[in-house]
Amino acid sequence: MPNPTLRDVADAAGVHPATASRALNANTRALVNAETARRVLRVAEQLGYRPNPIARGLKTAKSATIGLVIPDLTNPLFPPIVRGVEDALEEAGYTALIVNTDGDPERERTLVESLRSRQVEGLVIATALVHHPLLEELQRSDIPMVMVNRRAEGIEAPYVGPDDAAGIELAVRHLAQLGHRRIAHVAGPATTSTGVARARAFGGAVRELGLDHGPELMVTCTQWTEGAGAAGLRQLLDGTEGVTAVVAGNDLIALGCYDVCAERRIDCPDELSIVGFNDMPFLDKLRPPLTTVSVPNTQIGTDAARLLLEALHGTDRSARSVLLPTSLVERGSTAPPGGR
Amino acid sequence: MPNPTLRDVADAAGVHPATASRALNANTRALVNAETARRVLRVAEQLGYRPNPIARGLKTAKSATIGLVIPDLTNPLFPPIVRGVEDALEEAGYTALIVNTDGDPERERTLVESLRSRQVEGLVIATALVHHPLLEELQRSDIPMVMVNRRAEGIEAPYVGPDDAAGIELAVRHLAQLGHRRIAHVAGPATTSTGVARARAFGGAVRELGLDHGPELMVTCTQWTEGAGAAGLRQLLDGTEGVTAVVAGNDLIALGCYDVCAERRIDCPDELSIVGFNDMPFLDKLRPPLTTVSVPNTQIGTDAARLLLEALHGTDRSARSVLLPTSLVERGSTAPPGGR
DNA sequence: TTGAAAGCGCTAACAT
DNA sequence: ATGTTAGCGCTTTCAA
Repeated sequence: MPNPTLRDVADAAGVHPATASRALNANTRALVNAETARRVLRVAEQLGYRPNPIARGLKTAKSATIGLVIPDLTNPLFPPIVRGVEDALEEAGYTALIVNTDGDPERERTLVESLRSRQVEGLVIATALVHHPLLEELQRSDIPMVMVNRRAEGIEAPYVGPDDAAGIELAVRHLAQLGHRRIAHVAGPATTSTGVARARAFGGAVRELGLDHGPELMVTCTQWTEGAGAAGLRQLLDGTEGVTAVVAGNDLIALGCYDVCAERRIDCPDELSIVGFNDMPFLDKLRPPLTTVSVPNTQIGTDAARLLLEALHGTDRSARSVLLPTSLVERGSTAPPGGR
Repeated sequence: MPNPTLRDVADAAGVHPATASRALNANTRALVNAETARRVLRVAEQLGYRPNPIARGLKTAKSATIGLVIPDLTNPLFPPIVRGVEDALEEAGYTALIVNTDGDPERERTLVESLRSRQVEGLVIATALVHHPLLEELQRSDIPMVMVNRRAEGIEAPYVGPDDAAGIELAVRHLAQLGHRRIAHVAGPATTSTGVARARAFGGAVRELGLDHGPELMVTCTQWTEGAGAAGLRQLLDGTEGVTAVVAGNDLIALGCYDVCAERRIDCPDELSIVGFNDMPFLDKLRPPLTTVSVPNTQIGTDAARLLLEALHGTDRSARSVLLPTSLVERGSTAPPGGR
């Protein structure tokens, strides 16, 4: 017998399929004679029976899957989040269907469509933009969702991400303590909540600490990429003088800043200190090792998945959103200004 | 109407569900009056009908999903492979269920079990070990599978991976050309086919080129990790003299070698040249930028997925295995011996 | 060309 | 405590 069905088990145990179903299902097992239950379980074991979740799903209108929508799995920021989501789902017997949007709204729409047709019960969204029509539609359609890493405006869904403001403040304080007075920010795109939040936090921090500030000390990148980061820093350095440190919107942007240092023969950290954000892998192997703000990415994933599962099961006891604590990892890319 | 069913469409179009089904399905559409078909399609469109693959799967015993078994998604080697798999599957309307085994055979068994219960039609395996009992069982159970990146002995399933031998030869030749005569190999685990294949290719290449060779010039790491790579190189350097270059089993092991250089104040590349394997992201930002063998990982994924789909659809016209070409990326971690 | 009927494997009322 | 019945949404014989 290739794949024994519930019927096969029931027949072999000499009971009705419904009884077998009850015996096999942990939360209905009480309804059936303990002796019978044992027998069914034993037979199932012997036959190597495994329930077919597809059939169950058809009946119960539950698929035990959720959709995980990320921009690009090859961006090192996301695998840990995916791991976290998967780990939390696994405990609950759920599975994630992962899709890559490549940041393309069209593609995102199609992929979410296909997820929904696969009857996912909920969505974990890592692609949120500040203004996000698709998410608004999804909200109206009442599918449970949770946003990770970034959020969209006007969406009620819970959000799990780093405490951007606290992280940036950590970075700025660190630089200020080293003696920097003229610190710039190479910000992520204003279309993303993290870009906006970090830029705002930066502005607040430099002002509060009485450091130099002004629009010439901030540029906004068009993307969260190395290339965009490099372009951003070039533009910034061309527009002002005396900058001794830069807080990058994230590690990828920081990497772009490294490229600019190389091409302009600026010594990092002696002439320019650089701080990243996210602490993606292998940053300690860079030249110089990158000082960055560490974010508990795996935990972002697990928390998001748990929040979603709670929403699915109606135990809506959870906070709307979770901001996870960040910490500063001091490495070699920051030093007192002028290499003193 | 929350989710219109086939019945809803049929009713609205004034036909029997069976007819609607035929009209909606591209390969049975010919069976139905062109006019009727058009009408059904239009109504379906209007209602926003999307077929329920779960129900379809129950009937056809096909889930349009495959399982993708990888050791750990946070290892940068795998995301590109996953991307490749997903991209190829998407075209065919298939979806991948991804699981992380953490290299634990128990866990792998459980996870594959759960994949099978979810009715995956086939498996892409990235966790193969030279001796792999689970794969032998799976082979007996006749589920279609394809191995990527590594292979298992005695398994007939197709394999898609880098041309390890050619890649290693590229690395060794490059070092020989720079003038190195005493080159060592810090190999990956002998439990993996890549570890074995690369080690054997290394031995062959140094002999063929008339370079120093012998057991003291090779160590085998217990894992494909930075830590294991560092341990390996330490052991090697403690056991022999005069080594001026090392070929690492992969980039992670090469990173471990970097650590040893740092702790023993060995200058790379002046005192020791290092070559990696895989060309994972951001290697060009290392200190020094790592010379490595580049592998088309995304293509490994797409090829594997295509092979699997062909197996599923019985178009078994494909070669059993595919070895993808590698190329050498020369960066800063290799130089003539003695820094000349 | 279309409709009728059955059934994929499972669960949930309902009946006993 | 167990069996009966019905049906989730779809496809696929078979018959008309």
